Amino acid sequence: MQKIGQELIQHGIKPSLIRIKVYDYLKKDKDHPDAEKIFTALRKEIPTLSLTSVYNALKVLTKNKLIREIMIEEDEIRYDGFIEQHAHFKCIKCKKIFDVNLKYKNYLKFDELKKAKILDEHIYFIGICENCLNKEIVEHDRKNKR
Amino acid sequence: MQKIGQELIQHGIKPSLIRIKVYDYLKKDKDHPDAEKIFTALRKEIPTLSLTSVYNALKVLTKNKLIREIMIEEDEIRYDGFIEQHAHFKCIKCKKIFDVNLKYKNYLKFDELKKAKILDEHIYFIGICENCLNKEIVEHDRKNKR
DNA sequence: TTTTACAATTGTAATAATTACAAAATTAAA
DNA sequence: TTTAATTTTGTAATTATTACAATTGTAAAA
Ligand SMILES: [Mn+2]
Ligand SMILES: [Mn+2]
Ligand SMILES: [Zn+2]
Ligand SMILES: [Zn+2]
Repeated sequence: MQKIGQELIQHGIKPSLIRIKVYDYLKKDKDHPDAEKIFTALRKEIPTLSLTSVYNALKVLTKNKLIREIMIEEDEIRYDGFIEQHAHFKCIKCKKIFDVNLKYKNYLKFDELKKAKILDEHIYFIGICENCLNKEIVEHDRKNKR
Repeated sequence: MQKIGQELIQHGIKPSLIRIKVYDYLKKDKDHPDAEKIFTALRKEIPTLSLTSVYNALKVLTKNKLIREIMIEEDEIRYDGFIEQHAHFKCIKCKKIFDVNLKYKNYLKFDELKKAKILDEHIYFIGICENCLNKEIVEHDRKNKR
């Protein structure tokens, strides 16, 4: 908690309670939550919290590169408390976003971009996760009477 | 034109005029336009065209994998008439989206995703393109009286 | 040709996540 | 304490996309 405050300061962010709590929450919730989920969770601790404040905190944290916005489907921004380079997989059934380790990071250098300034990089997959695939099989079997 | 109709049929799409025109437009405009841009361009040929029809056509073409949606910034969907695997670079200054060739496609296989069904894959970079970088330098020099 | 059915197109209204903005509260400085 | 600056809140605005019902177009059936 104290540590998180320090981290914010080091990144040039004034460590207000809300900012600390939002960042702390993102470090704990590995599901890449959206603003609403963070808001709902933190409101239990901070009953006066507003959704706008969550958005404000997320914007500041993003701008100062403590967290990352993840845009996969167009109707929502998800947030990631971990900025180390990695990819994502989003399941269209359960909407979960999973981390995917990037083995060969060096292969993501492109001659075509040599003269451009790259600020951000995103790799993601969309599909159906193992768990939801299994559910589909069960459901299919049930319909066909075993 | 006739050819495009055939292509739609092969993908199970009834080749209406609007669908053909939208697809044809996407094959020609390499800037990854949004629905509005397509609409504005095609309205010159088809004065009765509605924006909804453009969206409808884009949805059908996307579902049947003739085109691709590109979501990079959360406030817009851009469309790509080319579905061969490739990456993108979006310039935050001029908003252009450039194609980036993927050299080592085989490195994008992940053990963690072996049991999942992957339907789609996206790689993109965000930054400032060469052209806009040069403009910035010129602007900077001008301010400092060269 | 006329009728009927179906699909495509249109126009308008609804949706909903995010942002804008101004007022209130909090914190820091003088 | 007084003042200024920043953060938080509540509400309203924004805006790209979607929903939906009415209209139009098409193509087969009678
Ligand atoms: Mn992640
Ligand atoms: Mn492309
Ligand atoms: Zn799933
Ligand atoms: Zn540019």
